[in-house]
Order: sequence, then C-alpha cells, then structure tokens
Amino acid sequence: MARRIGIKDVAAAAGVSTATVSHVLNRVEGKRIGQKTRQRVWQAAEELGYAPNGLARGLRLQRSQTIGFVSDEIATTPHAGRMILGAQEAAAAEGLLLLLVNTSGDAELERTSIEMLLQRQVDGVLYAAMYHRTVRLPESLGATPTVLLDARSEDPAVPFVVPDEVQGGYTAVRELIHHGHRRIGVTVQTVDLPARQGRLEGYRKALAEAGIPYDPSLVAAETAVPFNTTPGDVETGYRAARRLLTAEQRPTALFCFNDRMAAGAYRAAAELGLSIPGQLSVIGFDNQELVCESVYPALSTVQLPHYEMGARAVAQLLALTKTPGRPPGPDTNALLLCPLVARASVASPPRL
Amino acid sequence: MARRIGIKDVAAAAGVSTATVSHVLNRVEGKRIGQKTRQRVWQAAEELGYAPNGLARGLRLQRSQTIGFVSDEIATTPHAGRMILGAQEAAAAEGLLLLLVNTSGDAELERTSIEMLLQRQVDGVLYAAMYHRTVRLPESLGATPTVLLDARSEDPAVPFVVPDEVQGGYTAVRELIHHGHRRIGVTVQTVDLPARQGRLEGYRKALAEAGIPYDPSLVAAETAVPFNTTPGDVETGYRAARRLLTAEQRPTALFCFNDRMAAGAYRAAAELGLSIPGQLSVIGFDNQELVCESVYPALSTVQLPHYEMGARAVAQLLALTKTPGRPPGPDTNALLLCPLVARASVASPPRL
DNA sequence: CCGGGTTGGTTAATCGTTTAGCCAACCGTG
DNA sequence: CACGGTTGGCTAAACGATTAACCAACCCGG
Repeated sequence: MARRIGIKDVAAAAGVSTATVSHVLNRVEGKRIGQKTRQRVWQAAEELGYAPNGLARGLRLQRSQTIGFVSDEIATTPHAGRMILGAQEAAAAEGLLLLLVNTSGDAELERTSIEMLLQRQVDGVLYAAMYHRTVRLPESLGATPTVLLDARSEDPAVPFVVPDEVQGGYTAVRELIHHGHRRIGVTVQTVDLPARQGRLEGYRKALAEAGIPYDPSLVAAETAVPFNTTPGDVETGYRAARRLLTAEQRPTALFCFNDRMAAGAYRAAAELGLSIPGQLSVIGFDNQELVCESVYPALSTVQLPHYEMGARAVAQLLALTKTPGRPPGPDTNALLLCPLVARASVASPPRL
Repeated sequence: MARRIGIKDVAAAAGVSTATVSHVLNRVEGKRIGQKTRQRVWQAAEELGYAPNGLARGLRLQRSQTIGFVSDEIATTPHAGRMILGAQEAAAAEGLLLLLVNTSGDAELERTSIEMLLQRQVDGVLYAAMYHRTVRLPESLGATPTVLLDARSEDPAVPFVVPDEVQGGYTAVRELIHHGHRRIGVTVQTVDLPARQGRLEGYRKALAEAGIPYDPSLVAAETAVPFNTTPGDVETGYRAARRLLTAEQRPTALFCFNDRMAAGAYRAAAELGLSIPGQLSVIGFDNQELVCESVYPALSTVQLPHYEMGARAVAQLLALTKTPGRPPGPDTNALLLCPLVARASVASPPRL
C-alpha cells in the first residue's frame, strides 16, 4: 500500500519547499506568497488528495484537537447518548474529536483511563455523571482544563454544567396546577441528590406561587429494595404511589421523581382502578422516551436537556482553554432549562 | 504551569541518554542495559511521574493506538451505549482508545467526520449501525482496516459482527412453545431488514421443529404511520396486535418484532380485556430494559448482545491489523447469540 | 601484547508538521 | 549607482519519541 502522502509530496509536486506549502495551506497571516505559487500548491494538494497528519501537527502545536469524555456509566440510559451526542457535535463543529472512556464507577479503571487520555495529549476533559450528583475530581486532572457534566464538585474552581432541577420541578407542578389540581402528591426516592433536592424545591415553589399550602403527607419517599438496586426504579415508584393513592384523602395528581417511578404509578393506578388521566393525572421527569411512550396513555414529563448540556460543556471547555486562568465565577457554570413535554397523562381533576 | 516532563527530563535525571531511557522503559529486546542503569532510569521516571507523549510516539511508530467508532445514531437507544461500551472496554484492555463520531445518517457529515478520524491516524474503524441492516462503506475508508458492527456490507471483503437473528427468533418462539402454545402470532413491521427476515425465519424454524404448521394469517405486518416515523414503534405494534387478537381464532401467544411493538401489544390486550400472561403470553425482542420493566407484567424478551458485539468487533479489528491481507473468509465475521431473558409475560395458554 | 567477542551505552536520523529568521531579487529614489 | 523597502520563498530548528548504527571499554585466551 502506498505511503500516505504528506506535505513534502505536495511540496515536490508544486516545486516549492514544505514551508511554503504549510504557509499557503494554513493561510498564515503576514506571510506573503505569490498568487501563482498559491495556485500551484492548492492544485498539487488537491490532486494528491493531501490531508495533514494530525499527530505531527499536534506534536508541533502542542494540542491534539481532541477532548476526553470521561463518564461513569455509558450504557444504562439514553441520557448518556444524548450528552455524548451534544458534546460530539459541538466539538466537531470546532474541529475537535471526542475520545471516550467509561469508568463504571471503578476508581482504578478511572485512573488508568485518564492516564491514557492524558498520554494522548487531550486538550481538555469533560467529566460526566449519568445523573446529577456531586463528585470528586481525580487529582491527575489537575493540570488539564476540565468541565463537569451533570455533576458538581466540592471544589468551586471547576466549572460545571447541570440541569436546573428547581425550574424543572416547578415546571412540572405548575403544569398540574394549571389543569386545576390542588392536591398534588410527590413520589420520590430517598437518596439525597441535587436532583431530589432541586425538584422538591421546585414543587414547593410552584405550590407557594399558587397559594397552596405545603402538606408533607403528600410527599412519599420510598427506598429501593433490595438496597443496592438503582434508586428510583419502577418498583419504588409503585410503592410510593400506592401509599399516596390509598390514603384517606388521595391526591388528584402525582408528580413523580422520574419516568420510571411514574411507570410504577401507572401500575398502582391500574390496580386501584383509577384511570389516567381521567381520575388521576401523572407527570414524570427525565423524558425517557422509551418509557414515556411504552406506557399508556403516553406520559407527560419534563425533559432533562442532555443534548444541550453536552454541547454547552464543550463550549465552556473551549472558553477555559482560551483563558488559561480559570476564573471560578458563576459565569463559568451553567444551569440549563428543563422544558415541559406534554403528552397524554395530565388532565383536569375529576369534579367532585 | 510547568511543561509536561518528557523523556529527556528522565534522561537528565538519570544521567543517561534519551535512547537509553527509551530502551529501558520499552524493554527493547536484544538491548542490554546494566542493572544499575535500569534501576536509575526506572526510579527517575517514577519520581518525575513520566508519561510518554502519545502523539510523538504515534508519529514515530505510525500508529496512534486509537480506533474510530463511526455510528449513524448514538442517542436514541441504549443499544448504542452498550455497543460503545463493549468496544471501549475491549479496546482499553489492549491500550486503545475510542474516537467517537456520529453521522446522523448524513452523508456529508459522515464524510467530514471520517476525514477527521483519518487525519488523526486512527489504526482502524468500527462502522456501526444502530439496527441490523445493510450499508455501503464510504470509499475514504478503503485503505483503513474496518469492521462493520450490527451491519453488513454488499462488499463481502469487509468483516462484520451481527446478532444471530434466526437463532434469536427461534429462541423466542421456542420459549412460547415450551409453555404449551401452538397458536402463536407474530407482529412485525413491514420494512425489509436482515433483522426482520432472520427473526421470521427463526419463527418458522421453531414451528417446524415442533411440528406446528405455518399459518400466514398469524403474521401481522404493519406499516408505521405517518410513513417517516421509525418502523416498529409502539403504535405499529398496537395495530398489528389488535388485528391478530380480534380475528376469529385468536392466538394464545404473541411474538413481537421488538419490545416497543410488544408494549403496543400490551395496550391492545388491555383494551380487549385480555390479561397477560393469563390469557395471552407476549414475548418481545431487543431487551430494552426501560421498556421491559416499564410495562406490567415485566416483558420477557430476547436480548441483542450489543456489548459482546462491540467487544467482538474490536477483536476482529485487531486481528485485521495484524494480518494485513484481509482474508474474506467466514471466520472474519461473527454471528452472536441472542439469549432469552425471561420475565413475567409468558405463561401456559389458558385451558379451553 | 594483540585480536576478537561481549557489555553497556551514545549518536544521529526519522516520523510530518509549523514557524522564526534569513536571504535574494526586484523596484523606485535621491 | 548605492540604498532602503518590499516581495516571495527557503533553511533549519523545533515538537517528543524510537531505533539502526556505531563506539568505547573491558575481558580473556593465545
């Protein structure tokens, strides 16, 4: 197989030096090259199908045009896919490529993975969690520009991009209130996450705004069993919903911590003979489309803006590499809006 | 910020030449270096925290220790995540990293993406589809070792890794037969894919093996409307199932082309007052966990071995790079088994 | 004491780019 | 004609590794 053609092949073909080729092809400012030579170089490059060697260029320029995407979990949800996609497309638009690694939450694996990234001279790293939580950044990333994705750090100096959980919870509950609901239950898991806190805060904010008193008995927190399963699964949602719906004064609507828990609420409602949305309105969170459209009627929910988060994180990272002294101001962080996705599970409450 | 430390820093610290450092650190065979010097080099490298510069090494060795993962769609299903994860972990085990790009089915985007990959001197490319289909490989990949993932090519010379759809369909239907079903309906979409063909073939094979005559009226093929939506969605599955279940002699079990269509079957069953699995058994395909566990009772299905496919594809790619002349024998391809995932939607047929 | 083998390293070229600095030719002026 | 300023392009030194080729020193037998 013929050796890949390089800049010196182009130089030879055009009858100039490699320096000239480089100058022409990179349109170096302040370098004056004659029209005719320019033409010859362009043409030669074109004919030979020249493409620069990124490794060589990276070596010379001390930048690989590559960023590392470190995530704790890639496979379990489509969330990861959307974040990656957002990041990848935003990166590609800037001529950057994503180098992907997964840590599975394993510290040792994380260490070696990051080492591999650094060896390849990544220009920066996106450190992503698959649900909004607080992480501790590995020390080896100290010298590399880093942005947290769907995660926060204890260290305020490192920028993060997260969803605005409060606004999201607020949006969900306001949707219910707009339809006339006033007794709104919440089903939630018990693990304390920024997501949990934020969404509950949004719930209270929407209630307060509508002048509805906060009733703690309407908040059903349930722990996943067995203990080591993912919190916030269907089963947990089922139990929480069942508890609320069998209480003496049952709510007319349910705000579920996530779509999977909402699927559990559907099951509880079916068991109790409550039709959705006629007798019970349900709203979820996450917009996991597979879930929302597998249940019937299709689940209204609030979307986590994963694609946008990925894209935004790349933007933040780029900003970081341009201004080396990372100013830990609030402008380096981003809270992204969670829009409502209305489907068919919310209606007006039944008239009494 | 201190310049990254390189091989010459180590050399200086150990009081030797860079050549010696390289020899020691790479354990070059046939090169004899004294024990003491070895020690000094190791120690110096350790203390300085030396890590080789992958770009420089790649440039010299003409190989980047990096492989490109080109996929048409990353975000819509967790399938992509599993394939990527499998590929990533298998790659990492060999010291390789994945460079990820998404084409969104856009030919122009695909062209530029692949160009970016080639510029970075990827050692090979995994070309992945998100559902089993036939693709045409871009010409620019001609000179690069390539393996198809969940896809086949018209060109027999390019190796592929795909699920064994026939065995999968066979497995699903045999599960129903084992429970005593003899009237087994199939719901399927109308687009002609390897997946569709294979699963139907597996269906007939299982039937034949059990001595059950093939009845075409039990195969409900339905087209998605509006036309441009994804084939095989919930709605399509609903319509197909409804048709079968309202026929005069309705089947006691349904084999659905995928889990989403199975979710549609659940809805049809609910409407017709048929309980699952008491009056109707349902089995899906794909093992989309979010779907399988969002419906009630949890859906039994057949798993597409995406993780394994990703891992296997990396192995094939590695084999390819080691033996440059790609022998298009069948051993360069792989058909991976689709195991049964039994949940709660299959039981014995009701006694008449 | 000489010649040849072994041991333990070093020198320098190379991978494919970029870019600072140099230089030759040319042009118009005083 | 000497001279400064432009124009257009070349030379050569990086970037950080690997590796073929070379070499100095030592040892040992004859």
